[in-house]
Parts: sequence; C-alpha cells; structure tokens
Amino acid sequence: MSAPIEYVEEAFHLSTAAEPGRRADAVRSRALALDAATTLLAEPGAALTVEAIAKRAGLGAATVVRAFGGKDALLDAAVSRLLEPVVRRARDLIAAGPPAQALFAFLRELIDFQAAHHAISSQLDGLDLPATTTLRAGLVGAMAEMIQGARRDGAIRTDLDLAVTTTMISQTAFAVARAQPTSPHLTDAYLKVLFDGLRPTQPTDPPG
Amino acid sequence: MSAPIEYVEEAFHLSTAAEPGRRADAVRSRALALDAATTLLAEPGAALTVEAIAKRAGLGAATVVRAFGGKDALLDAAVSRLLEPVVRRARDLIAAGPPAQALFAFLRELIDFQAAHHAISSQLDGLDLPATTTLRAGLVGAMAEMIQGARRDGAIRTDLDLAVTTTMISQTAFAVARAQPTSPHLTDAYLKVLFDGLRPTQPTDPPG
Amino acid sequence: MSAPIEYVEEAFHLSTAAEPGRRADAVRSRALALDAATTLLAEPGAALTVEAIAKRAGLGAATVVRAFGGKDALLDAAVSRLLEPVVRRARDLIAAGPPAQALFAFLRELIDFQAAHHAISSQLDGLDLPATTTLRAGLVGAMAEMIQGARRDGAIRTDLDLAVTTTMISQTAFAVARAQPTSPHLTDAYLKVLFDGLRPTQPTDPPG
Amino acid sequence: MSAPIEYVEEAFHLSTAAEPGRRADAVRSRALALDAATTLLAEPGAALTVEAIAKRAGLGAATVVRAFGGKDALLDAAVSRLLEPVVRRARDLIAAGPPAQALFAFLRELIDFQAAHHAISSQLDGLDLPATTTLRAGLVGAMAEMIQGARRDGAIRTDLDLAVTTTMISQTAFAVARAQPTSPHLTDAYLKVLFDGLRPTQPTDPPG
DNA sequence: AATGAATGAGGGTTCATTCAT
DNA sequence: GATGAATGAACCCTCATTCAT
Repeated sequence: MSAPIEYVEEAFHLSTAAEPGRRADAVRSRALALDAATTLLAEPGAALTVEAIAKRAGLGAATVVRAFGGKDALLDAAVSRLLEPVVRRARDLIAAGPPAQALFAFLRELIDFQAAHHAISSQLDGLDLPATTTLRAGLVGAMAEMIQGARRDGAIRTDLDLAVTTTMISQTAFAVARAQPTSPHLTDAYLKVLFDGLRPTQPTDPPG
Repeated sequence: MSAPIEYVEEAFHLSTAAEPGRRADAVRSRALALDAATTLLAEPGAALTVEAIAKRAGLGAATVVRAFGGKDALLDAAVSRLLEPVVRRARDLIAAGPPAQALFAFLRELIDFQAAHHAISSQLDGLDLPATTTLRAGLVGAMAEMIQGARRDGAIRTDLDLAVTTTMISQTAFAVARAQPTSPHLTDAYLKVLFDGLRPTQPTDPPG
Repeated sequence: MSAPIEYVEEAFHLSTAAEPGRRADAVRSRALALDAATTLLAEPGAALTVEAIAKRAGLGAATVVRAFGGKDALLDAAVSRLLEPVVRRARDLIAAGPPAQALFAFLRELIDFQAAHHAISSQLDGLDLPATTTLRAGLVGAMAEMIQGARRDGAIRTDLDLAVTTTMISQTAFAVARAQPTSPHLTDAYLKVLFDGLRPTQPTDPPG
Repeated sequence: MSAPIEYVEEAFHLSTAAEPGRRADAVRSRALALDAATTLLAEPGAALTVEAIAKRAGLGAATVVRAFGGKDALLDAAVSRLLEPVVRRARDLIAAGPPAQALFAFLRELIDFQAAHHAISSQLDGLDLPATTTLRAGLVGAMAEMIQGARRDGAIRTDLDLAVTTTMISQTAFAVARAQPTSPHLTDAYLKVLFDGLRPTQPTDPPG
C-alpha cells in the first residue's frame, strides 16, 4: 500500500524550478505565497484576503499579486497544489489493486485530507479557479473509474447509474469532510453505511 | 399523508398581516425584500448584497435595511422563512407515522426543498443568523428523533452512535441537495444506498 | 424681584393659537414637536434626529417636518422658544432696577438656564437658525444695555471697550454654563471673580 | 522667555521621520492628512468628513483611513499634534518663573493659539480621542499647578476652591478664544478682568 | 392634516489591484 | 523584482426629506 495523501514539497519545487526565465527570488516568492495561502485555507475562520496571505508569507501584497496575476490565480494555484497529489493518489490506488479496495481506501484518505482544508469547500465560491476545476473533474473521473471497476468486479451494486453513483459518493465525501472536525467518528460511520448500502443486492423497499 | 414541503404564500401573508401596527406597504416591502432575498439565495452565483436584493425587489437599499434592521436580519428572516415549514413538516411526519417511514419521506422532501435554495449552505458564513441557527438545530433535532425511533423499532442499525448517524444523514442530505440540480436521479440513488446501508445487520468488512 | 427664567407654556399657546388658518391638530402637533425638541436639547447625549424628536413627541416624522418645514426650522423654533423668555427676563430686569444689579442677577439666571440646555451650545453648529440668531443678538444687546448702565452708574470699570466687555461676559457665561453641571460651585466662583474684576479701579499690572 | 506657542513644522518632521520602517511617501501622506485635518479644524463651517480631509490633502479617502486606521484616530492625531506644544509650553513656563506670571503669560498664548483652531472645541463631540483627552487633562493639570503656585505666593485669591478656579479659568479661556477672531481686543480685556478679579482680597458683595 | 414608509445622498470602512520607490 | 503605499469601487448603514395612504 502506498503512502497516504499529503502535500509533497519536492514535487512543487521541481515543477516551478522548471519554469523557464523565472528569477530565483520570484520562484521563492511564489512558493512562499502558495504556502501561506495553503495555511490560511486550512484555518477555519481566517480571512482569505491578499493582505492576510502576504503577511503570512512575509511578503508584500503586491508581490503576491504579481507572482500570480491576481487573487483568483493565487488561490487556484494553492488549491490545485493541494488537489494534485490527491488525484495522483487516486491514480496510484487504481493501479495498485482491486477497484473496490481502492475506492474504500481512497474515500477515507480523501475525507481526512479535505477535513484538514475545509475552507476549500466554503470560501472559494465567487472565484474563477480553472485549474482547480480541472483537477476536481479528474478526481471525480478517477472515482468513477474505481466505481466502474468495482461494479465490473461485482463488488458494488449496478442498479444505479454510474454517474449518479459517482456524484453521490464524491459529494457526500466532501460533506462528511466538512463535518468531520466536530465529529471524529463520522468518517467511519459514513464508510460503513455507504459500503453496506452499495453492496450488490436485490432492490430494496423503503423500510418500515 | 400531508402535503410536501413547499413555500406556502398564504401562510406567510397571514402571519405578516397579523403583525400589529404595520402598514400595508411596509408589509409589502418586507415581503418583496424577503422574496428577493429568497430568489437570490436560490441563484448559485448571485451576490448577496443589500443593493442586489433591493434592486431585485424593486426597492431602495435603505428600504430593505429599514424593513429588517440590517443585512443579517434580512437574511436571517429569509432563510428562517424557508426553513420553518421544513421543520414543521418534520414534526408532522413524526406525529403521523412510524419513525423510519417519517425519516425516509422527510429526507426526500428535505433534499428536494434544499435543492431549490442551495446558496443557503454556502453564502452565509460570516453572518449572524440567530433564528436560522435555532431552526437548523430544531431540524437536526427532529431528524435525531426520527432516527432514534427507527432504531427502537429495529428499522435501522444501532451499531453506530446516534449523534454520528444524525450528523451523517443531515450533512449528506444537504450535500446531495446541492448537487441534485445537475443530477436529477441523485436523490433516489442516495436514499436507496443510505437506507440499505442503514439496515440493521451484522458489522461489515470492507468489500473486496 | 420678578420670577426666575423658565419656559411658560401659556405664552407659546397664545402665540400659536393666534396664527390664522391653522387647524387645531396642526397647532397641537407643533406644540408637541417643540416640546419634544426642547426635551432632547436638554439631554446631553441625545441624538437630535428628526425621528428621535418625532418619537419623543408621539408623532410621525413627516408631521414634525411638515409642521415646521424642515429640521432647521424646527430647532430654530425650539431654541427660540427657550431663549425668548430669557430675553424678556433681561428686559424686565433692566426695567426693574439698577443695571449692575440687573446684570448680576441676570448672569446667574442665564447660566442656570443654559446649564439645563447645554446641547444648545454644542449640537447646533451646522444649522441655519435665523430666529435664534436674532434672539441671541437681542440677548447680547440687553446685556450691553446693562453693562452700559452699570458703567454710567460707576458700578463697573470703563477702561474697557463696551462691546468687548459685553462679548467677554456673554461668552464666558455660556462657557461656564457648559461646565456647570459637573462643577456645581462654578457659577458662584465665576460671578465673584467677574464682578471683582469689573469693579471700577485703576489699571492693573500683571500680578507677580 | 521662550518662544510663543505655535505649530513648529520642524519638530513634526523630526518626530515622524524618526518612525521606524515607514516609507517616505507614507510619512508624507500622514503629514498631508494631518495638515488637511488641521486646516479644516481651523475653518469654522468646514465639514470634518474623511472625504473632505482627503480632498483637501490631495489624497484618496482610503489613504487617509489607512494612514491612521480610522477617522477618530486621524482627528485624535491632528488635535494632539496641535495640543502637544501647548502643554509643553505650559510646562516650560512653570519651570521658567513665578506661577502667577506663568499663568498670565500662558493664558494669553493659549487663547491666541486656540483662536486659530476653534473647531477643536465644537466639532469633536461624538468621537473617541484618547490622546487628545490625555493632553487636555495634562493642560488642565498644568494650569492647576500654576494656580496653586500663585495661591501659595499670595498672588491670587484663596477663597475659592482650587478645582473650581481651574475649571473656571480653563473654560473661559476656551470660550474667549472662540470669540476672539471677531473681537481682537477681547483677550486683553479678559485677562485684565480675570486677574483683577483673582487678586487676593476680602470677600465681595454683589455690586450696586 | 397626519403618518409610516421610501429613498437618495452621503457617511466610514474594506479590499483587490495599481503605482512608485 | 519586491514592496509599502495609494486608490476606486463596493459594502453596509444613517438620516432629512418626500411620498402615498
């Protein structure tokens, strides 16, 4: 089993260092600003203003803006950087073993990870975040692959539409992550119920 | 079985008309402002500014402020008005039949209702909304009652903590509601999986 | 000796009742608004808004405005009504006895009176109050008469310009009135020093 | 004898230049805003709005807010800057010679100075001005010292309470200053009368 | 005529962005 | 390139006045 999802400093430095024509201090400013934005995304009540991010980064506000071209681009980069290893982790799990196991493991990791950055789901509504949107799509796509594989394997029910199943799982995973900080055992309960409910079985009547 | 949850114009007019010493145009302005706020709450990208609400209502910004005493109070009133019949409906369902049936029916209605007002969960973070908070607590409380009753009746599993189960259901219901507009069959799928997963049964191992 | 300065209800009703073509309720509204404004002028921290005055009067804001044509006119009327008996009292004192005695008595009464309405000196700066201005001029004129008479009688010094002496006395009387509420014996001290300083005497050198 | 009280440009620049970590243009903006506020404080009818101050300073409104953190802080700084040399001058005079002489000289200078900034006493009522309050207290304290010393020296009467005497002198000095612009010889007259009235002497009867 | 409600103008403040050092 | 400062736009709110009942 591979390592759990976490932010890997190295990967980032490699990718930015590879950008051509950037001066060393500009690269450093980008990294500082990203780290600061990431930190603030993880702090529940924190104000996501450019000035707050800059102060946290030890930079000037203008530097932060200049490094990314605007607040939206900065946050897009920060959220993307957070999501990127998550997507990669999903791909790794798909490659590593049975889809149903991958799905189960991934959901737990995804929830734990999102729980540490809950501002992601709530503070970014009005912003334009193209890279984040793409990554989110990739993440959902990977989950769809897992689900499809698990269905083929007979591990989960097939009476529901694939897309619908995927949406249901991903959406509720985000919701559970949001509530998890105040309800520690929530993830376990959710996973139990979800996977019991997803077992292949004859159609059910409403209880009672 | 009583009527599904929906905003009932009549009820509102009765209650506001009953307010003593309010002039007809003030009642009308309050209603217009509330309707405008409600409309904007239902529009995903809409900016919830006083000016936007006022323009939508065909009123001046000062009028809507005066009618409620401030932006927070206005939105508290708008959201409360939306939530109130939902809570009442939950109580009615509890009184009307077996808890498990009530829970099943209520979740469907709750999701359909919330799906029409998804901004409620995302745009109101920094605001002070006492009435809304109280109603939300009441709603969760009613769901907890349903769940507890269903557990007593042997309709749903008891190996999970009651509070955790309640949180899980209410949170995911909100999440499903948020995604429902773009995925019409989502609610059915969610309810099926949820209630199958909640059946009383021996503890499960991860699938695979 | 005549009665101390105070607001005489009768006088006002006579003058307004005499206005032709006014309906009885309009006259009543004027009186209520004036009383309310007068009351608020006497309350240190009170906000002198039209709405506050109207609420205090038990009237609608529009009624208050309509009764006077605007906030300035209302306050002009209120302050004027307060100042009018003060000016009359000055005239009475002039007619009743020696100017120096009149001045001494009047200053004490003026200070006590102003002390009960200190908002008059502080809250009315940006307003256009023609009647008040006229009355203030009349008040200063009466004081000038007293001073002039006292000089003729040899009761106070003549080495200072009459206008300057008048300004000095009236200004400091207002200032003393403003501080009097927090320093009860201030008026006595001020009067003692003032009249000792005003005794006819040879020019003085600076002390020391 | 030291120089009369006046605003010394030099002193200000030295003190602000000494502020650490402030950039030159920020210092300049602060100075411009302070000067503009000071100017408006000296103009009788001027509106003390942030916008008016900013326009006078040739700055944007947001800049003056940012430079001080709010309107109150700006005006506190402006008034304090005006008052500070006045208090210092009072201390210098106390150190330089007999209290009675100090008092006499200080009152004249104080009045002349205040006369140039009469809005100080009238436009600042609802504001929170901690530094100004402290300085005003210091100024009154210095005057109380002068008066106490003069009483010890037998230069002024002791039959009045010290605090009352201090209040009387300071209040009337402010009042005289307010009227002085329209009555140039007022200060001389006031000082003559005041000091004659303050001579040590047997208690007086009302004149006449 | 009385009035509660409506409102435009203006208040102070915040913030993403631009500027000038 | 980095930056603190500058700023226009936008936000919420207040209030004297006007409107419509």
